[in-house]
Amino acid sequence: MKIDPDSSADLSAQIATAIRDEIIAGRLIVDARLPSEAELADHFNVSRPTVREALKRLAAQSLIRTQRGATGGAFVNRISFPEAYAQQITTSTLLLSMNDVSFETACEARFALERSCAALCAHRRSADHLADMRAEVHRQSQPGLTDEAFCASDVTFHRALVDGAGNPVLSYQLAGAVEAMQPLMNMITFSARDRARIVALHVAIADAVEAQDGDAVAAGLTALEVETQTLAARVFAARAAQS
Amino acid sequence: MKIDPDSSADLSAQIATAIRDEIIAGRLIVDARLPSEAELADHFNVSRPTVREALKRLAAQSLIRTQRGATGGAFVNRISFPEAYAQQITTSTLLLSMNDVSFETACEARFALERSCAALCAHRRSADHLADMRAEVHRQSQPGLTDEAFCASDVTFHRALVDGAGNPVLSYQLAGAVEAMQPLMNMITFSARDRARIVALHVAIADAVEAQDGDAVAAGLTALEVETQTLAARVFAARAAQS
DNA sequence: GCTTTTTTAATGTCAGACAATTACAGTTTT
DNA sequence: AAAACTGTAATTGTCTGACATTAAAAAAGC
Repeated sequence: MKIDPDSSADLSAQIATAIRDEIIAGRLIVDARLPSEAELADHFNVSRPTVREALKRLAAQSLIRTQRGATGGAFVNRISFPEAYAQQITTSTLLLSMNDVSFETACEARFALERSCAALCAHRRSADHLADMRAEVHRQSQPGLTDEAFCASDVTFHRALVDGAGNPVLSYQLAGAVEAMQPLMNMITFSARDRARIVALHVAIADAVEAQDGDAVAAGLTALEVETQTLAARVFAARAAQS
Repeated sequence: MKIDPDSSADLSAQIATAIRDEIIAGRLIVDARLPSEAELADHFNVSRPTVREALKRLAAQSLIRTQRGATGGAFVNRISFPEAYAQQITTSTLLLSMNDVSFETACEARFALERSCAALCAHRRSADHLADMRAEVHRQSQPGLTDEAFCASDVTFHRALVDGAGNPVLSYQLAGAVEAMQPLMNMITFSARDRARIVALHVAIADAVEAQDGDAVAAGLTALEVETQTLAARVFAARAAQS
């Protein structure tokens, strides 16, 4: 590993970067044990708290895990899909909320990405995925549902569609796009008529998935995108007029 | 902010989670200053090093930035697109390399996602994006190019296509998918004939983008996917036969 | 009024210590 | 002999206290 001169950056950041590079380059493989904190401190010529701060940075990215005890230490972590999902969702959500990305832009990206699953999902969907979709559609038809619960169900419906493509990499990449839309969708109030239209489109999509008709799934998603964009534009225009 | 009982988890992890939740919930807005380390330590009833470890975790996710000096402290950071890109790429790359995701699966996801940009890119592409694509195609035709440089140029070509869609959210989501493929692609050796075929497909895609024909762009990407999968299958089969 | 110096508040780093945890080896008991 | 128990050593987790470094603001000097 490389050394750290007295540059302007934090020592802990430099050390974290050095170790991360070792992992990315494959010189530290999964489940390999890093030297103990004391040894790292000695190697980098820093104190143990500084090393610990560096290790915490890596732990925050799920790059390492630590274990106490005699044979404990810091180990290179195999990033699991659920961990990667969570990070992806956090980053995506904050990215959207902090950079005043327009609803229009986020919605366009989300549906464009989701359409990329249409053909695969239509082809591969299992009975389970289809059942999940139907269940969510049914939930969305319940009258007493809050807007928030409606949006949450919407997300679950779309996640089922994405997972139906049977490609974990695709599911991972889309997790952020689908979930990060939820806070934006929550800003919208849905009238009963709005909900009915959305549910009808969901039914059409589910039917197309069941019929394994990829083009129809894509068409259904496009129709849903248009509906969502129109609805959002109307809500935002009304809100702008009020103020 | 909530307190931390003596549960099994690390105190620094609990504190980091508590602060992150405040940020995600919007109770700590961008550029807001967190209490000083001493105040946080007092508030959570822990020592300053423990607080610092928590803050380093958040800094590793670009959620906060720190500044020294009299008016310094930790501030909620506006996650920029470049920062989000970098995190996304790191996570995606490690996720693929550590979970023995098959080339086939990764490739399928990558092209499916990229096709979602086809229509938008064809519609909106600027002269700059087109020029970037042409330049990369030209570079790929150079004879003396190493396989690694060829792959890097390939990535740049596809990034230009994605960016041509003019949707930053889409670019962000696809950064991981496109870049994470590079290590996998680097495992392949390209013969002159392989390169010629790929370049020809790139030319066809660039032509379609120039003609603003979204369907043709999608078709070109599909052809490229088939070509890539076939090529990879051949290389891996040959390698398996050797051993 | 402008420049320079001093103060001050904050993070960055260090040193040393103790607590908590866990695997392993050795010992005792059944 | 096998199983249960105990002690020991190694390692991370946490605390205390201190000093260094930085950068802005206040004070001093011209």
